[in-house]
Amino acid sequence: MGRQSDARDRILGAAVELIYARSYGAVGVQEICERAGVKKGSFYHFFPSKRELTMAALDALAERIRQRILDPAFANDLPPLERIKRFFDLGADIQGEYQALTGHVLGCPVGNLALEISTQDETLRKHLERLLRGPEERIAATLEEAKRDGSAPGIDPARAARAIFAYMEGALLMAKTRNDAEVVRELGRGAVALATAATAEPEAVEA
Amino acid sequence: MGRQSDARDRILGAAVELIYARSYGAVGVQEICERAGVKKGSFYHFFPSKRELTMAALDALAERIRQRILDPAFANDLPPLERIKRFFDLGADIQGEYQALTGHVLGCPVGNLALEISTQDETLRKHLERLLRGPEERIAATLEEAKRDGSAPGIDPARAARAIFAYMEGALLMAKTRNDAEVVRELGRGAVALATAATAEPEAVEA
DNA sequence: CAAGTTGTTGACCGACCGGCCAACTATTAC
DNA sequence: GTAATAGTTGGCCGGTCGGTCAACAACTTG
Repeated sequence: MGRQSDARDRILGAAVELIYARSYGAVGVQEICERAGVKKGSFYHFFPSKRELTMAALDALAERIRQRILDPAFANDLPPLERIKRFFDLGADIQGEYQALTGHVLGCPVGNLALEISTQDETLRKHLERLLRGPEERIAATLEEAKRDGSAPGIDPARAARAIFAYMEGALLMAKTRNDAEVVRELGRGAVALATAATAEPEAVEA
Repeated sequence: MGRQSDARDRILGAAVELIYARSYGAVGVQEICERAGVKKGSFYHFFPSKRELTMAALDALAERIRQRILDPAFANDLPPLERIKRFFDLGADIQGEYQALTGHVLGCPVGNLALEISTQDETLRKHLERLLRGPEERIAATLEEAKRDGSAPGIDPARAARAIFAYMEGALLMAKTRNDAEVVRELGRGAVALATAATAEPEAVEA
């Protein structure tokens, strides 16, 4: 029907949705094909394996996250530190949408897969690790801006960004487990403090 | 051979190890039986289903976590706030052990399963949610002690405990994805600040 | 001893798993 | 036109999935 590789995109889309909503192990190639309206033989024309499909789906996912969360959250229409808060609020909003649509808070698609397959497939693990660096760098850049403009004086932007992003992933994990998107918003209230206080290169306490 | 339900324990143990090292979906009943030295028919004498087995395994796991991490970390031989730091250091140590043994950082067994099956099985999700409350309450009790002795004056113990534990789960997720246990230790440096600064019931900033 | 209970075994079930392939049909290039 | 290329199809592969069952062994209880 469609003239170009319309089918490939549908397969990718179906994979993203299904794996995100359930898990890697709980979704079969067959089901992906059914949702994409494609026969299984056709699947293997576009992707050599389920693993490769997952890799491609992950990339599509990362792009979607960038557009739907990262770009809006870290736009410079707000002071740097307030963008951090917006990052969590946006996360809560989107998780809330999924909750309303599917009945479940789905959490972070990258984090979900990371916990499921990091020990099983080193190639995928590396891929996941790389994908998780994107948001982290976004946060780091924001914190550098905050350091420059004086709103977060003694901060170590790279370290603080790691802390904030880990905190975000933890918040998403808790929200998914509780099936309550608002957990992300509430926990987000501590995020800025984590950034500014936590990693202000101190020699304060030792041992 | 053994006189009492020796087999049941071996099945449970095998399930804990295998599922923790891989994932729920990636481990079959058959493999669990093989590792336990038991035939599959015997498995279903003790457990009605893989799901029920997982539930029991989870309980065994929670008990092990209490003994190996919670009890040592939150023992009162240290001032309350320093126990929080010890919680993260201990987490890093144990993840390091698994790394050395298996080649992989395995993360939190409860968190792993929570992300994998929260959307697929409501009964298991509730169970997981309940298990995650244990550590949280431990942290909350510690923070209340800190509040009483004046080392964390304006704190909201319950809220701060939620934040710290989410942060811990996030740290374990990052460590597993990076396959580097020391991530937990490094991120732990921010944990106390998250507790004391983040949730000190403020009316400071708004909007 | 006999009866009942608890545990163990191996064979078996239908369904599905990821993946493969030869044949066929479009589309494009010459 | 023809030839090559890209895409599609249905059927098939061996293997594994979670789960069942009847027969049997062992130990406990009278």
